[in-house]
Amino acid sequence: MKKRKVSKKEQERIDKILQAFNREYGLEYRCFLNYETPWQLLFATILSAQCTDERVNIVTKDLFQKYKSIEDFAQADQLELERDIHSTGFFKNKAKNIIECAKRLLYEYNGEVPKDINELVSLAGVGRKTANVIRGNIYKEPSIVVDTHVKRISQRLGLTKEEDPVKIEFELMYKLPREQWILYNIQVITFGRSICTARSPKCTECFLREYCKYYINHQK
DNA sequence: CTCCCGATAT
DNA sequence: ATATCAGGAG
Repeated sequence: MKKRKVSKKEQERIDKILQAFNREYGLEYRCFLNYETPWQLLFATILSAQCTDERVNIVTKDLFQKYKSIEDFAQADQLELERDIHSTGFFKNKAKNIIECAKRLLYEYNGEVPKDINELVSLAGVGRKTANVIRGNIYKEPSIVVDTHVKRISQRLGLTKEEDPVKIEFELMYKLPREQWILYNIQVITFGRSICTARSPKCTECFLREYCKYYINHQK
């Protein structure tokens, strides 16, 4: 990312956007994936790659009834686990990763989900997005989760021009106040599912249109 | 860069 | 038919 300082005018625009998000969606933290324990959130998040959280929640409801512990996943038959998570897509990779991940949690982390970003990312099937979901939800560590919604909407709003999710993550950390990081993520996903959708965003009914670069550039 | 991949909306 | 979904790895 560019180290250039954010102009005062741009900083005011960003503040307006954040205020509008807070006004519209409130300050409440919530998780889009259902879970009871940290390791359940970890596996649910691995399953959520390129899959709706609604679908993941349907699958994990039965999955966590059947596999009640990390040990159950570590000892799981891979083909059977593939069938159990089939509808989330990428089921071969995900089943393999979850089993390998479960083993490492047991053998290297004493059955605990690590907090450190580098340790999290070293786990099978865990990238920065999954790692930051864990850090934000389990450890309340300020973190920005760059998923498909955060990427698309940050670009449309004009908060970044980058394509690389890691660059976007660092640019947003630089531009947004630390106490808003987790909230921004929650609000943007809510926003992205209802108004600022990937296909044909509902700009005419959008509460951010006066601050949005995308809206301005798509006005005739 | 490519591959992994089913379910749903458009 | 095609785009999209709380991406990650080789």
